[in-house]
Amino acid sequence: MTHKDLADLIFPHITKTIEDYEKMYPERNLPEGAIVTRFAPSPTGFVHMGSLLASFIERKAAKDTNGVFYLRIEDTDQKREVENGIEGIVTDLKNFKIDIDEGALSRTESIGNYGPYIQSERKEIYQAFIKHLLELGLAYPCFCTAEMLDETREMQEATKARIGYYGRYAVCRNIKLEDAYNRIKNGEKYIIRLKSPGDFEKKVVVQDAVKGKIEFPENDLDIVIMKSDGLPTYHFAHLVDDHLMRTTHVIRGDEWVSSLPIHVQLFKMFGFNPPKYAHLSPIMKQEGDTKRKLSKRKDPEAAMSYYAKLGIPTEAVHLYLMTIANTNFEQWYDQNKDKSIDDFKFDFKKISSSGALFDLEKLINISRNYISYLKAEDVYDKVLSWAQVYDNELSELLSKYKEYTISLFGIERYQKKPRKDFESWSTVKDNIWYMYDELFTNVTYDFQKITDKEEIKNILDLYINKYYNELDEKDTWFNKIKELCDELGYASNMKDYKENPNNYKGNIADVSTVIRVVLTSSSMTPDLYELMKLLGIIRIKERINKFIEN
RNA sequence: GGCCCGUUGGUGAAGUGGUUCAACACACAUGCCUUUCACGCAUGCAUUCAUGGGUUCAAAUCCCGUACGGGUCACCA
Repeated sequence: MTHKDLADLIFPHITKTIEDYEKMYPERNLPEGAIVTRFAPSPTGFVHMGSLLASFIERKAAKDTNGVFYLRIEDTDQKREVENGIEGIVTDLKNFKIDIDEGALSRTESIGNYGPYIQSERKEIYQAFIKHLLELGLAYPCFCTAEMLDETREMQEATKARIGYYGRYAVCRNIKLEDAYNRIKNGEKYIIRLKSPGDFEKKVVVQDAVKGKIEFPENDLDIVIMKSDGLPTYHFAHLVDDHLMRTTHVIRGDEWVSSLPIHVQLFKMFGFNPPKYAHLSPIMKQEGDTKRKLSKRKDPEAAMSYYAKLGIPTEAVHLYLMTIANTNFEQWYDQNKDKSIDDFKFDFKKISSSGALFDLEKLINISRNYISYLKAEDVYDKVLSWAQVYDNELSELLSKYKEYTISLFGIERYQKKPRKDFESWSTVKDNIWYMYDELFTNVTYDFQKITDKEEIKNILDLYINKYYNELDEKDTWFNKIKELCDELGYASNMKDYKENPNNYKGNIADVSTVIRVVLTSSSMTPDLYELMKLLGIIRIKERINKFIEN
């Protein structure tokens, strides 16, 4: 009885060797310094913010170096998989314009020569690698039941021993070859464990691109490498896939840091070079006076659908995540507003090693700025597509009054520092509703300073009948308001008013507010002159009459 | 509990032994400008880098302890 006999019993159908796979997936022919990264999610639901951050970094690092970025679906835990999990991931990436060079496009389609890119379809490959280990006696079948494992763990806890399957607790490690052979032959259930050559007393040093040098005890746990369903565990799949797919940089959440001793051990056992690792700190959330990891389960803001609903542009989320990803990005962007993010040079050294606190306010600020620099047509398109999903009424109005709305969005937009009325698509309506007669019903007026209705009527009457002319240029238009003020005893010049407020009934700001409020019901609007031009004389008169008759 | 990581203002952070007044951005506050809002401009906002020790002529920057926070110890990834 040899190790090979056992390996053949367990994997009779596996005929390819690891050398065969080595040939099938040769080293990539890429320029010097090219980085190969991957986004490797489990299809267990939506892509959350932390994963999105990672995939932006992965995409960016590969692009900057003319490398490759690919998508690999890690579906080795079939219990957790959700319906349309893969499609969800693919569309999330698409929405954020994270293009993949290789990988899964759907359950059935993919691009690239290093596939399959869905782990459940790589079963034979993993098994070939496991068989190799078995043949060398570096892995063994384990027949321990969950109950037995629980017992030893309890015992370890009680005796304050280190927890895990190692040393004298690794009971199946010492089962005789023929016993194992016979038990399997008899149909007993088993899994495969690594026969760890590690020594807990010795140290391994790993260089992490984010965390720097980390020193651990060697791994001496006989970890599970193949589950009873024949699929590998994460650790083993990571080894096989990232080696065969020739990944140069593994960028992932820092919950993986503590598995590093296992991973480097695995690579070493096969004589492969491990990839470079970059472990990202989680995005945190403030809760009371403590911070905790932003949670997919508990925090709605972890999901991208949350921002989609708020109407925060995906580009703004991207920008925000980049400020977290590279600490010098924000300054660079501020100085290079005209450039694309592609021109920014990503640097692993500039990744913060402690977890950033998620700041919605900052995201909104970025969003507000981003929207302010968009063209009116783009704002229109984006608001429309948001409204088509979330606000029917708005969507209909936008479609009906396309040119009118675009002109509205253009007010005070094309200047060095544009207006910043819109923080997101969902707040657009609140800022423009009064420009549509359909919504301008049952309005309330708050005239602020001038409250006497007769006086207000007087101002409006005089303004519309004597002064306002649709054809006036802006200067003329404004001068006429000044004349109106002079005629009625309001200060047309703010300086004069401030020097002698008692000489006047009020000032030009108060009078302007009356006109503004009667037309829009709001005291906060973009440039009134532009607004009036858009409304047109008929509508202006209608609105004034509507107030007067009220 | 074991192992690993982190800790600079309300927030993101720059800064790794000696010129940085501890940049910059967001938020906040005040003032100016302005027909409103927004924009813009100006000013203010950590004498101090979690904390206690040590090394050094010199530390936010190096070392040790403490506290706090995070991660991980599955046939989950």
